[in-house]
Amino acid sequence: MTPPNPELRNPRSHRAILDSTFELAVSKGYGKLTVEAIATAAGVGKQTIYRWWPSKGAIALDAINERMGHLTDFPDTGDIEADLRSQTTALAGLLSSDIGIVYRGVIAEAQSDPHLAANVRDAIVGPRSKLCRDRLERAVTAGQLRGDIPTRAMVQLLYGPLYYRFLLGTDDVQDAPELVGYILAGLRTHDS
Amino acid sequence: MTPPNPELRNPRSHRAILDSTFELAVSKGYGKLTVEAIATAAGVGKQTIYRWWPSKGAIALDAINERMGHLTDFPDTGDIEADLRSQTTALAGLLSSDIGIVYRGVIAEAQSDPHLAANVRDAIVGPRSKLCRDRLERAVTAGQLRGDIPTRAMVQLLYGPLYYRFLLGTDDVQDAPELVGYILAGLRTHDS
Amino acid sequence: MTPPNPELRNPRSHRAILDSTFELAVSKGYGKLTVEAIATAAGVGKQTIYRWWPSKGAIALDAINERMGHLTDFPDTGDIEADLRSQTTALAGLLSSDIGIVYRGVIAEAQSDPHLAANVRDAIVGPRSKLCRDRLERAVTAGQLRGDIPTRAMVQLLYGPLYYRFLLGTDDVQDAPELVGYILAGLRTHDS
Amino acid sequence: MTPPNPELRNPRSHRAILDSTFELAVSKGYGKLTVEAIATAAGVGKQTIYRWWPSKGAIALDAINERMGHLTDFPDTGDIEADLRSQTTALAGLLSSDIGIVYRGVIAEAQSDPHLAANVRDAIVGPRSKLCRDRLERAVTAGQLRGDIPTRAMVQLLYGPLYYRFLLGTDDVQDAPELVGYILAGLRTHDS
DNA sequence: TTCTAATCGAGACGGTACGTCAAGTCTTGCC
DNA sequence: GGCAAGACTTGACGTACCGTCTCGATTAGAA
Repeated sequence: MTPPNPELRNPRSHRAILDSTFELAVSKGYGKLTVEAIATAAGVGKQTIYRWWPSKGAIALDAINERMGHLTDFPDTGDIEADLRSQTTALAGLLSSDIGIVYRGVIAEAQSDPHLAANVRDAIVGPRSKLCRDRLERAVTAGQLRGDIPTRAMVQLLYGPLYYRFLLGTDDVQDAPELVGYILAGLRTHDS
Repeated sequence: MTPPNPELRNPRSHRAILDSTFELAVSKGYGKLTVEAIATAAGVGKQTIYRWWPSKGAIALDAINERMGHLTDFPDTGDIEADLRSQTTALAGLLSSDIGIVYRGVIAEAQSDPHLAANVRDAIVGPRSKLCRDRLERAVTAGQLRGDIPTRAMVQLLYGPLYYRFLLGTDDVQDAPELVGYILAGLRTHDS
Repeated sequence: MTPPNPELRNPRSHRAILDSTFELAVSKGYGKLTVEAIATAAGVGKQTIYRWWPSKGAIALDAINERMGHLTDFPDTGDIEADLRSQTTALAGLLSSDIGIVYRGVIAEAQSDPHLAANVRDAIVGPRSKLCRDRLERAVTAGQLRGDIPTRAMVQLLYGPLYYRFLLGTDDVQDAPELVGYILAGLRTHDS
Repeated sequence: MTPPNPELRNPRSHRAILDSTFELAVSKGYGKLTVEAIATAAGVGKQTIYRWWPSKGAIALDAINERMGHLTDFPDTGDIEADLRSQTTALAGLLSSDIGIVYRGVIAEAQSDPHLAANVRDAIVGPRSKLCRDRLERAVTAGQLRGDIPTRAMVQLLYGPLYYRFLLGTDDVQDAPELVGYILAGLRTHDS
């Protein structure tokens, strides 16, 4: 009936659930992750999980989100290519780590769970995308990048190939930063 | 013990299974697709399904593969941008159709099923990728595109943003062809 | 640890619990009665219930006990058959009423709860049995009934068929008083 | 949808379920009997239980029914009192045995499950009642018992006190046969 | 033409996990 | 300290599917 009161939430259980979820997803594989196993591993009742999350994907999303780290500003050394390259390298490293294993599962589950998909966009993709666009915006203002391409599109040109490799497994994600140069070639102003 | 003999296979059952799978995946959603429901809908015993496919993802893969149509050659009008744009438009249309609904589910399942992932690459992604690379190769030879970028990478630059939109749902896939021009800008030779 | 102090008990909560229990048991059926529902309906915390009663059967027992009415003396008109018949009719009416619905549930629960069973005997069956035996005793003294049969047994001969119908549902409990005459035939002295 | 086909039933599982149910009910107590425990003990899936029985009460009923033994004819030595006494003794023994423990639980559950109650009457109470009435009928015909009392009522006079002791626990069921004489006193013809 | 062998529809089976319900305990803050 | 409120662990519920396993009943060459 009434939604639970977040202030009365037990922080220990909360922590244990997120931690157990992450560890189990990594060790057993996301596909074999079950709410029951999470509850057992966290020493928690299943109801406590269902009280706060609608699906295991939602838990996993929370678990990886807090592990993806602080959204400090994008690096801004003035050199847009170097900045994008270092950022892309960081993201590629993330996707290749344990976090990537779980993230992959979350994205998979989101394919048939529109609500989860929206949460992924809001919590993970959106904010990081925003930071990237901000940096790109500055490069446009500085006359380094073309002003006639929406930064929204630029972000997709940059990250698209990364996710392509990540989700289709055609190539090693870690090598994706190599592609940055090719993309930038099309985004630069002629005199930069 | 012994693998089944394909010659003794009942073609009617085969057809019914693929058709029912596709229809159910579209109507109920891939996530709610079950082998049991396929068997019932196809008027087929469950064993008959398990005799020929290892998982529902494998069935769905077969079902969409035959619906994706003939792999004729890439269009080659001599105008590389027009060719890529028309090809990308075709792919975007595909991903936005019923086939896309099922394909999305197959990719999701492939995230935790390496065997299925390999099949997706071999049956769907690879062949289409190959055709694209062939066309790109010709454009390179014709001096329209830079020769110092592997066509393998070019394909990812082109299709990456498409799959990004398809799987993350940030933007309408149908609008993806707009991005082709931006990518090509970086791939062209200076004098083209 | 320490048992609660009955003097500090909130009479309003006490009343609300007993009333809600009875009403819920009647309306939803004893089998679907839950402590949680009682607490909610009574506007009371669950702990308040558990502080004063060990099980829902115990609450229900209290609830029906106070509704079964004052244990005034058995009627004693001098006509033992008429007295037993009127008494039996009263009991049959009780068992056929809402009270019977709850009583049935309490007896059921008592089958696997010896403590509750003892309470049922002490609070409900015993006292009424005692009154009946007192009346029978007077009839024995008056020479109307045989003196060689324990009144304890007589009570069971009289009430047994009633409970038989009540708990096994073979016949309408309301018709049970008809049986009194048959039983008495065997209990009378020859010259009565 | 469609009810399962009894011919395809696995007899080994059937047996194991009934046996495990009986043993668990006796060892743990009927109140602590769970479908899950039965399934585990019988080495059977829960679904297999739910496929064939609607509730644990129904399983337990089957289990005790087959253990209550052959419904051979009532003894008929010509001496109605001896016959009833021996029969009552047998029933009292039954109720005092392990079977009684389970039967008690079934009757309890039947109090809030009309369908089960009907099954108890049909499978247990009814047939035994019928045999008793047949014997009583013969005694009536032989002029030993009064013809103006329905045998249906006689049965309740005889068994009522037994069930009263059994379900209310006021006295030892084993001593119930003592009561037969008192009841018969009222049922006999004057010249018998 | 009968025999033999494999596939087929059907569906029961032992399991695993689901998401829900309620039990009884514990904690917090008000009266 | 009792109380209302409600989150907690525990454990069972009844359901849905999984993938395996009999069953007869076709069906198809091989004898």
